Amino acid sequence: MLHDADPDRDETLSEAFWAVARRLRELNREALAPWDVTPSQFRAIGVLSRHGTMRQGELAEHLRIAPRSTTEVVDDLQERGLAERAPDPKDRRATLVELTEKGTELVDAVRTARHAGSEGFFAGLDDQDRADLTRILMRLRRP
Amino acid sequence: MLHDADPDRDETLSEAFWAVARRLRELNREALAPWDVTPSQFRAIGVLSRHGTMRQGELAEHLRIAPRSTTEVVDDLQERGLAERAPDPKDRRATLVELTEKGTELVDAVRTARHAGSEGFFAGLDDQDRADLTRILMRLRRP
DNA sequence: GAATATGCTGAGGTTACCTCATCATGAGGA
DNA sequence: TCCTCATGATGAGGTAACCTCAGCATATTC
Repeated sequence: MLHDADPDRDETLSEAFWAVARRLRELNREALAPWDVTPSQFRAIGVLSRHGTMRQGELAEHLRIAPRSTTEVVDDLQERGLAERAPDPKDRRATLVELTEKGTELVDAVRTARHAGSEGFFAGLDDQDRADLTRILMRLRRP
Repeated sequence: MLHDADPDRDETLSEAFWAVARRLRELNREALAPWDVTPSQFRAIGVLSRHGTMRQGELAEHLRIAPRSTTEVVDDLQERGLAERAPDPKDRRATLVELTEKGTELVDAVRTARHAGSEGFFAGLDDQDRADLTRILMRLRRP
């Protein structure tokens, strides 16, 4: 029988999923706390560190949030001295966002700390499980 | 070599995880929209439907949120006629939260709709993948 | 019967988003 | 060239879903 009859099966899976998400979010927040940076700020500097200086609009796309929201994140980064705004020489409407040295250092420090403490959340899994999880998540990612 | 050297491996996995979480959250919100109920409200009536009438404090524990926050969720449910407050005969400080008929109907309707439309997010996976995912999530759930 | 603990709620705050309107600038056409 | 329309960022204002802290009413314990 395809699609058999336990109506709670799905609920259990998504419950488990959210429980894990919750734990991951908490750990992430804790890991970031000593550096006085929120997860969403860290996501932004992570993008900048991986892809380099870019416009705010591009950053918004990478982060998958509205451009207006990016303005706020960049404000926060600037306040903390982690990034700076610069005019885009190619388009005077646009502003470029660029990591400061402090920003770069922070990203490196967090990455190092995570790996040193094997804070890597998924580190508890063996290679097979990690591979399976990756495969399944990729499949769920888009219909 | 154990713990070998790709420093981004973990990041990719958690990115995939969050991408899936995002999609799941969106689908859930969409699925609930026609019933004029938010995800957090639905979680609450889900708990009530599974475990029956309970005190607000208990509900808070099930939902893993602060008691004060539960007050608000219950306010919303009451406004929408999905649940009611009743004094706890055993402790006059406490209030019991109880689903109304409308609340019960809503839970059933959403569950039915989800399954009918195979909206079950994880339905796209075959049995093996679902089993693997469950196992892995259980492992990640607690340290 | 007094001290302490518990259950809920008012007041006020936070994070991480959103939309809509506006302003400056850019690009294409008449 | 000027005009129109599109685009990049931002001000204003809003939302969901949480939080803490203080206070009140009631229970429990000594």
